[in-house]
Amino acid sequence: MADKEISQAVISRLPRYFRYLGDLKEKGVERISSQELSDIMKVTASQIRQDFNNFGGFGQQGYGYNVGYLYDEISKILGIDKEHSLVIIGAGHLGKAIAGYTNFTRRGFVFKGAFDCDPTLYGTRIRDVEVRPIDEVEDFIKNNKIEIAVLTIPKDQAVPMAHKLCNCGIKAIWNFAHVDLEVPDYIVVENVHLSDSLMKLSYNINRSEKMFNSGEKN
Amino acid sequence: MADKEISQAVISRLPRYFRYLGDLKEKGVERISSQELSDIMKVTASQIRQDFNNFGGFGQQGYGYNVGYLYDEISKILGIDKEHSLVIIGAGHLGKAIAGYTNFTRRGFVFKGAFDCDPTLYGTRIRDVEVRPIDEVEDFIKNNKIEIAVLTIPKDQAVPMAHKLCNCGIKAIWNFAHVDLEVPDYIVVENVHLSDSLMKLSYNINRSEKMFNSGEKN
DNA sequence: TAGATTGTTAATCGATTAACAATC
DNA sequence: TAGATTGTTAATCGATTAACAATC
Repeated sequence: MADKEISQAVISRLPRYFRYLGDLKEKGVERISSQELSDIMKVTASQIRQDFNNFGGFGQQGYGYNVGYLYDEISKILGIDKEHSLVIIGAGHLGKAIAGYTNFTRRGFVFKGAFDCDPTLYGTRIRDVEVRPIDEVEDFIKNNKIEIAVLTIPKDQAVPMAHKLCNCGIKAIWNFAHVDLEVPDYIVVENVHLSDSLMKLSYNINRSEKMFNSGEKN
Repeated sequence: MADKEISQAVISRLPRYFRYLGDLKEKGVERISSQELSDIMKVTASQIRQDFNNFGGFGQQGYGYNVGYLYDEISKILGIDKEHSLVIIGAGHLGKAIAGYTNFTRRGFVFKGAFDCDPTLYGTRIRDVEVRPIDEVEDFIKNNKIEIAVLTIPKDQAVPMAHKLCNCGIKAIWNFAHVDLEVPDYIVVENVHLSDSLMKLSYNINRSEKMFNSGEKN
């Protein structure tokens, strides 16, 4: 019954919808039309309806969308209605920042292990989780059926580590190292390349300066 | 002489080109054709040529592209041939991680100030930079002509802070808070929404499982 | 010169927006 | 029922890919 493949452009927008719907829910809003949501989120109503319809109709003609229901449906689509176990590889500041981010826990991402290659960190704790030697990571993942590995190690260590991870049943790598990882098809890689983001910001500073100096071109 | 506006899709790809060209340069590679780069980067040669031609021809027929020259030109386009001063607002783990990231320094992003609302942090140091009370941030930015503010504070503090920042001559906000900021046109906002990234990863785990269980659909 | 490879135009593909019939 | 608003088809827009003439 071939679910048509949904484009990553659509998927990338779902977390933002989810965030706004969560806010609305908290404010006690029960129903919302695509037009109202369009006004708040600054995207077209058409796009909103198209996006939701990729997954079947969540709305009702003449009524709009039920906020709570839509919120729940999106959480199912994103798979955050279930728990996901994760380990953090690299217990530096970035690793600690992510481990400590309670919002992830709230969304069902359960922090189960931390690993580093610095012996002075062994046995120290990040939120009740003990930091272990990095060469224990494979066994730990196998034994604890870990789904997600968060890579917060330098790029030169990231490549061989990704390679190792492929053989212990991991489902996904959340990669913060500034390098593209090569892994088999069935392993998901989600990259967070902070330096890329910062360079884009830098470009847009230039662009903005040009625009607003030369008499507001656009 | 209206430089045509270049799409953000193109801009988003520049840092990746830049990274690969840097690697090639380090390896001592002097010239490369769009086809060779295509093989390494897994994007079409056609896209590579189109992307570069948005900025005028960097290559030469029959020869290809000079790696060093192309590298320099992209760094100019991205504006990372110049220094950019930045302050970090929120001296938690994430703020520290970013402050400590030496690669940014290498690219000309100079870390000049850190701010937090936790008094126990005042006077402590992050890479030679003293953590100051958060209400000094506006004066500091004005007096030191800071270009970029990195927001690593919780979402409820981020919105009023962004508002304050608009009035002290900041050029850009690198926003790590999980909220959309409203600022005037001329201020650049670059968002890093980590939770969005993690949700996308979660979706793709689901997707991948479906694909590889139901007989490799795609 | 001949071969290689760019710069650039044209063709295709996909994503976004507009429009409207279906329906609550 | 009449009004509102979705679901969905059609039109538009933009981005990617293919093709090839220009040129080193």
